[in-house]
Amino acid sequence: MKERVFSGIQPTGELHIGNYFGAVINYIRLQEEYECIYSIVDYHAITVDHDPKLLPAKVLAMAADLLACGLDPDKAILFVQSHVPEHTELAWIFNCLTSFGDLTRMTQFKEKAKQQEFVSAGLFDYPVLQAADILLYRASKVPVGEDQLQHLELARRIARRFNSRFGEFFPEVEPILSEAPRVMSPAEPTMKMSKSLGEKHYIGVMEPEASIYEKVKTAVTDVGPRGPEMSPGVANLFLILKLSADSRLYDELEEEYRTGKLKYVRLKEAVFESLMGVLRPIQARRRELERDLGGVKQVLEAGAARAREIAQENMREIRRLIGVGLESFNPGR
RNA sequence: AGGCCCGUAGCUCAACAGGAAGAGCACCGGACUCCAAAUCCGGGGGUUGGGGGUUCGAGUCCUCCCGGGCCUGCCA
Repeated sequence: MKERVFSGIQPTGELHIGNYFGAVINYIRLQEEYECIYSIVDYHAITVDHDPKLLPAKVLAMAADLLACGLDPDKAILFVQSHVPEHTELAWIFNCLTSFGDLTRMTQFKEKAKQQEFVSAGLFDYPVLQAADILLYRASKVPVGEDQLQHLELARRIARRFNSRFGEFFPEVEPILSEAPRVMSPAEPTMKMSKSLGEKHYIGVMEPEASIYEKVKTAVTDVGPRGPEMSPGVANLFLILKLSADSRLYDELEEEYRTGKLKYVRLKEAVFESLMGVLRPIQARRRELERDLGGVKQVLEAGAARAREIAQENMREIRRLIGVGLESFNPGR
C-alpha cells in the first residue's frame, strides 16, 4: 500500500510563484508516488478576519489554480476542509490532548497574533486543527516548509500522546521538506514572498504578463557584484531563473555574472521569459477552468466524498478508543 | 454582571481650552541608474468606527450602538 500524504493550503485567493515553486510543484510530483490528500483549508482561513461573501469564490479559485497547475483529481484527492466536518471534531479531541503551554510557544501564533487586532482562540488553536487535518487520514508524510516544522512536531506529540493513552492508532508523521529555497519578495528580497506584504511583493501565477513584467523589471538588485556572495535581490532573480529556465541559460548568465559582464536588464528579461514559459500553459488551463467552474465544483464534491469515507471510518474508531459516541454503548459490534 | 481606557490616511501616531484634519513611513508619478536601491522633485489618499444631540461652529462635549483592550465579580 502506498504511503499517504496530506497537505492543506489556505484559500488566499491567489497563488503566487512562491507557493507554486515551494509547495504546489511538490504536490504535483508527490501525487505520482503517494496516495495524496490535498485540502483547501477554509476553517484555517477563518481564524483571522474574513469576508463570508468572498470566501467561497476564493476557495473555488484556489481549487481551479491547483488543477491548472497540474493537480490531477484522478491521482489525488482534492477537497474543501469544511466539507468534511470530522476535521473539527477530531480537533476538539486533540485540544484535550494538547498542552496549553505548547501552544503558547508556537512562534507562528506569536507572529500572527501581533498582526491582528482581534486575536481569536481559533488562531491560537490553529496547530491543533492542523494536526487533526493530517491525522484524520492517518497520513504519514506531510510536505511542509521549514516554518511549519514546529507545527508538525506538535502533531507528532499529539499522536504519541493519543497512542499511549488510548491505544496505537496514529502513525508517526514525517515531513517531506521541499528542497526549493524560499522565493523572496521582488521589492524587498530579504523577506519571503507573501501576499500580505502588499501588491509589489508577490508575483501571481495567474497574473497578466504586463504586470509580471513590471514586477520583474522593477525588482530590487544592487550596484554590481561585491565579493563572492550575490545580494539578496540578485540571488532571488537567479533562483527564479533556476526554477523556471533550463540549466544552460542559468549557467550562461551565472558565468556572465561571475565575470562581471552581466547587465541586470538582461537577467531580468531572461527571468521574465523563462517564468512566462512556465506560467503561460498554466494560465491557459486556468482560463479554460474559469469557463467550467461547474466542473471544478464537481471535482471538489467528489473529492469530499472520498475524503469523508476515510474520515468517517477513522473517526468511528477514534471515538471508540476514547469512549464517546453513540456506538460506545454497544461495544460488541 | 459591574468598572476603567481606546477607535483619526494602508501602518504608527499628532491636532492648545470646542475654531480651516496633519506628520512620518507606505503607495503612485518623474529625475538619476544597464535595471533596481539610495537620494532629489512632485502627487493621490480620510463619510475622524456608526447614528442622534448640544453649539454660530464637534475629531474634541452629551447620548445610544458597533468594535477592541484591561480589571473585578459570578458561573455551567
